[in-house]
Amino acid sequence: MAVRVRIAPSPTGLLHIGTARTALFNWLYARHEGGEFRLRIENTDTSREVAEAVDQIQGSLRWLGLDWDGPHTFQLDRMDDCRKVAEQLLAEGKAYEDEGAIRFRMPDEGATTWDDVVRGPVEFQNENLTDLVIVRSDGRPTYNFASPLEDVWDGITHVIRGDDHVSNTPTQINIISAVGGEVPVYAHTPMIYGMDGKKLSKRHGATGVEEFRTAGYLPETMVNFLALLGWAPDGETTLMGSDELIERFSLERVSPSPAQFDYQKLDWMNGVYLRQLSPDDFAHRLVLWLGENGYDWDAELVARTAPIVQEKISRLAEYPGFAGFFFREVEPDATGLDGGAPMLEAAEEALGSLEPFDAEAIEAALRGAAERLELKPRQAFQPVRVAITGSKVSPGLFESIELLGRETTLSRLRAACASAS
RNA sequence: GGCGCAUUCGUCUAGUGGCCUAGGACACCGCCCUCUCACGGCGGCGGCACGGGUUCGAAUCCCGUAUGCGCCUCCA
Repeated sequence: MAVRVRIAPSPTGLLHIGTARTALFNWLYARHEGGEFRLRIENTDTSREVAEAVDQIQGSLRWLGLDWDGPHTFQLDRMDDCRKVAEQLLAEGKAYEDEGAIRFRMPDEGATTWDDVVRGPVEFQNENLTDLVIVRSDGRPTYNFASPLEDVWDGITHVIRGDDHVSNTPTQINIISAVGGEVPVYAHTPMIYGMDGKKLSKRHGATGVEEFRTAGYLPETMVNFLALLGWAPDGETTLMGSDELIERFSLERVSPSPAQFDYQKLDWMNGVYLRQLSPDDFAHRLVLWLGENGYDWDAELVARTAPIVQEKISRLAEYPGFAGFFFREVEPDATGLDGGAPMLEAAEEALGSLEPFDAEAIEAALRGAAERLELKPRQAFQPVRVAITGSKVSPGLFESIELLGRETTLSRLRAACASAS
C-alpha cells in the first residue's frame, strides 16, 4: 500500500516550530517513500481568526518548501460524519449516553499494544483506559474521536506525530478497531525543548516559523536544522539540503529521546548557508527580506553592498545594523573617535583628490597616511571606521569607502574631525 | 497520585557485546591569519545518570533507583 501521511495542526496562531518539525518528518518520509503528504486543519469552529491562522500555517509550510498533496481538509467539515459514527456505536452498544454526552466503552481486560516505529513495542493495560467522551453534550465530537476517524477516512498509513500523543494512542486504536478501520503504523517523535529543558516557549526566543523568517533565517537552514533534532543519518554529516534529506531520511533512525533547541547552533548553520549563496542570490534574498520588513532602501545599492557583508553576518536581520550607514546618516560612537583627529585630517586630505577612488587606491592612500603619522594600522583605521560607519564594527573599511563615494566620505570625516577635537 | 516515555561531552548526536584509552558538529578556551567584526586554519577542555547483575568482555543485554518529561479535559 502506498504511504500516506498527514500533518494536522490546529489553527491557533503561528505555526509552532515543534509542529513544523513534525510536518518536516512527515514530509521527508512521504517524499522518501514516494507517498502522499496531506494537510488537515483540526478546527472545531470557523472564524476570521481561524482563516488567518490557516493562511499563516500554509504560508509557513510553503516557505519551508513543504508542499502538501491534494486540497487541505477541515475537521469541522466532518463533524456530521463523526456524529453518525457515534450513533452507530450507540446502536451497537459500543457506546452509551452519559449526561447528554456519548461515551465510548473501552475494553476493561487485556492490553492495547502497538509497535511504534520510533519507540518499539508499547503496551497499555486496558483497565487503565477510561471511557472516552466521543460526543459532547452540545453535540460536538471530541478530538480523540474525530482524529482517528479522519485518519481512517483519509487512508492514512503512518501517523507520525509528537510523543505527547503516546497516551492517546491506545484510546485511538480502540476507536479505529470499533469502527472496523485499519490501524495505521504509529511513529511518535520526541518533543523539542528550550535550552533549559522546559517546553519551548516565548521566553526562549522565537517559537513560530514566521518569527524565524523575520529574524533572517533561511528556509534551507530551518529545514536542515529541524531535521537534525531527533534524527541523524550518521555521526558525521550535519549539512544537508532537502534532496539529500529526502534520500537519507528514515523513521527507524529517529531518536526516542527529546532534543533541546540550540539557537547558537542555528545561527552558525544559517551563517554557513548565507555564505554558501551565490553573491547574486544573497543580494536577492537581502532585498526581499528588507522589503518584507519595512525597509525601502535602494535595491541597487543593497545589491552592491551585499558582497562585503555576506561573510560577516549570520542572519539577514543583522544587515540594517551592520550596513545601515550606507543608507542613512551616522552618529559616530564618540569613544571610537578619541584622539583620532590627526588621522581623520590626514584621511580627508589623502582621499580628497584620490584617483581612481577604488578600494585598492583608498587602502594605499590610508596606509600611507598612517605611516606618516607613525600609527599602527589598527590604531589609525579605527577612528576612520567610526567616522565613516558610525561603529567600531563594520564591513571592510576600504570597500565601504569606495561604495559610499567620495562626497559622503569626506563630509563624514569632516564632521567627525570637528567633534573629535 | 495513576499510567506511560526518556536518560552518551553544556547542546545536537554516532555507537545495537570486543573496531571505544567513546567519534563528529555547535558552544567555550588558546594560538595563527587580520583594518574592526566575521570567515578560515591549528590545538584544547569536556560525556556513557547511579547501583546491582549476565558475560572471558557492556555505552551497548536484564533488574532496581534517581531525575526529567508527557498524558490522565465534555482541550487539541
